Amino acid sequence: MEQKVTLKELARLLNLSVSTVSKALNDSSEISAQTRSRVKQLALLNNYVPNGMAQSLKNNKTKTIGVVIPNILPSFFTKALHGIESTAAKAGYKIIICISNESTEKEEESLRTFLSGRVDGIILSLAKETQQTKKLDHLKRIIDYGIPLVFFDRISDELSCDSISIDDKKIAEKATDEMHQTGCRNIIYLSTIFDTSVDLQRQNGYTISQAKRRAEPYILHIKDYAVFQERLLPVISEKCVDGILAADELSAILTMRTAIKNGYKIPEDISVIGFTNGFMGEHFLPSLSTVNQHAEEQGKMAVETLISRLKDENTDPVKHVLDTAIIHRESTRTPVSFLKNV
Amino acid sequence: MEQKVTLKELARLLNLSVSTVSKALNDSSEISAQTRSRVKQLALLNNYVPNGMAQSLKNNKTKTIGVVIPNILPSFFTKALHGIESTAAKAGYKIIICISNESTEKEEESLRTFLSGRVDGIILSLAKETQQTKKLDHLKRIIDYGIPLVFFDRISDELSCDSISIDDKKIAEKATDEMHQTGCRNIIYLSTIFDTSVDLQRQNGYTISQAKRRAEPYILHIKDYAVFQERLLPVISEKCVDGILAADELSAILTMRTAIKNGYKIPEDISVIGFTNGFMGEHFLPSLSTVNQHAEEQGKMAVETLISRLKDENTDPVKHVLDTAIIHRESTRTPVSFLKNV
DNA sequence: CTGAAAGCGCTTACAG
DNA sequence: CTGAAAGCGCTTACAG
Repeated sequence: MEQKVTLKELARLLNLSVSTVSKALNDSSEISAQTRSRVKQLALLNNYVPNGMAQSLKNNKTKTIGVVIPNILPSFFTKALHGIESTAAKAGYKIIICISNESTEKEEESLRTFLSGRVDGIILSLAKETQQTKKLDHLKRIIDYGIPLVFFDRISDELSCDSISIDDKKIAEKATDEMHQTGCRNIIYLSTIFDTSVDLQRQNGYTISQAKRRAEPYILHIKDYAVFQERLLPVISEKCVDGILAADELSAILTMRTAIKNGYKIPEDISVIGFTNGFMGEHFLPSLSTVNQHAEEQGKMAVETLISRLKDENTDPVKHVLDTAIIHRESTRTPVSFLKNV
Repeated sequence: MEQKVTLKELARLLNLSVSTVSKALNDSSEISAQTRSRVKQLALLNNYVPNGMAQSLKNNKTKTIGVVIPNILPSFFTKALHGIESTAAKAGYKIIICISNESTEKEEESLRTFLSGRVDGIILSLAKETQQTKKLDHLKRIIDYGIPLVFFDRISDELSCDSISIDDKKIAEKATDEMHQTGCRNIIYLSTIFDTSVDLQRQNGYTISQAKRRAEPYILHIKDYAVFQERLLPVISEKCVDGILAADELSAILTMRTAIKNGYKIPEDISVIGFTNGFMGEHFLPSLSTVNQHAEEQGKMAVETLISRLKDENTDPVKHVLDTAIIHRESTRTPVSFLKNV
């Protein structure tokens, strides 16, 4: 096992001072070209790697971003994390990741460790519990401390921070409109992530669309995937449901499973549109028509926004709202095919 | 924006020395109970959080684990990461994650940043390219530097490190045996992750099973999902394939899609067994019978193994091989139903 | 062009 | 029981 080589050791070997070695490695113009290359050569030879902790302590920056997400398993967050990681890596930032598990307490805990100067800034998507209870003190503390914070997807408008999100309301309205245009007359909204900011927006858009046709909105909240089928099935038959807007990918998939297993045809009997463009929906049979939630793009923009914030602290918060679209696949009828059927 | 309070500041406010304050906060028995509580109270009042960089520099430990995975999107790695994060969090460790994107170069780069004393130890699953080319210098360097390294899933036997994996060979053999027992006579092995350690083992187990019945093994390697169907379909019809062991979840799903879309019935015409117990396989119609790859468990054990290694450097490397099982769902016939059909 | 000194925020032997 | 001093590995104003 090699002994880890430090500046001091390098200086000793070169008969130079630590300061000179440091400057040489950092390509300071103060140092002669000859010395610079001599130093660098020896550093290379000895596999010198500067100690990041010491650098961070001195420079007061860590080149590290803290990321807090509610859950890593849903493909939206997996993909967002992917976008975050690759964008951060390209810009020379490492990421520390914490999963809040939808709990405010764990979210607080994660943020507490970020208070210790371990990260330059934070990217966060709020836990369900935090959005339900609106307890935001731990987030305010971060802001008070002056650590830049960027929200994505599940954002808060009460805090003055940068944020990235999609226009959930508008796209939910559009999705509902479209289902109606292809013949659906009893469209319901189904959600397992109720009381999150995104859920509220989507519900809103759905309700607006229904109101345009004086159709009664019907919101189905299912708390636990374990009772999915027994909650959904009676609603389908009692309400003669022929269109379902599902607020998350797994709900959409389980909706299709439930429907198909019980003799309904998709999209002929029931149209389904989901949120999040994940692999599950993409490869299911029938493949899922879905709102493109721009997971990777949101992650990417969150990093970019954070990095510009790191450079320029004093501009106003930027609230990015991404435009989005529906990806049409097999779980919805096309306007054309619907017209042919009429 | 509050000014960040340091030990020095606390000491000034309390009229004590920095050393005393530090010891008091660390509950040193050297300090009187009274002083201790006085210090702690003020620290709490001022939201004092010790600077982690300074502590790390001094203590030479970071309470951070570096994680390198080839790709975050396949559910095996998502789940493994989930296991890693939750286990690490419970033990008070943060995790820095790097994605190698299956490339040796990015793997090297990630490890380089870990050389800078940012992490206490590393958990890694090898990139496909690294396993193909067997370039292991960057990993040897980590070991030489004395940074504890734990492999999981895609491991290397050439390096003397702790590792966690499942017995891929044994379970692949069993899966093939089972398909044969339920009537499959032309079983092929299909992989998109060829030349990884896990692929080789699985291939091995499959070949052994085939050899027991003097059946010719047939290995289908598909490099690109884009040509999946056009590569698979001719093989199915020419070889009269009635059983497919697919080395990864997505391949298994695409196999089922391809088969069903072309008029084959699953499992009546073709049985399919996949690897990785992911959501996609669980919820597909028909649901996928699959080897339980123990993703979360592997992640958990990797962390536990690393943490014990951190405590005790000098014991021999431990190679954990987890026992595993097949989760029987709808994509395979049961032995019973097969017997009834005869 | 090079180096001595101070300091980032901590911890910990050592002295009193 | 408390504090002064050294030091973790760097960087950077300042002096020469």
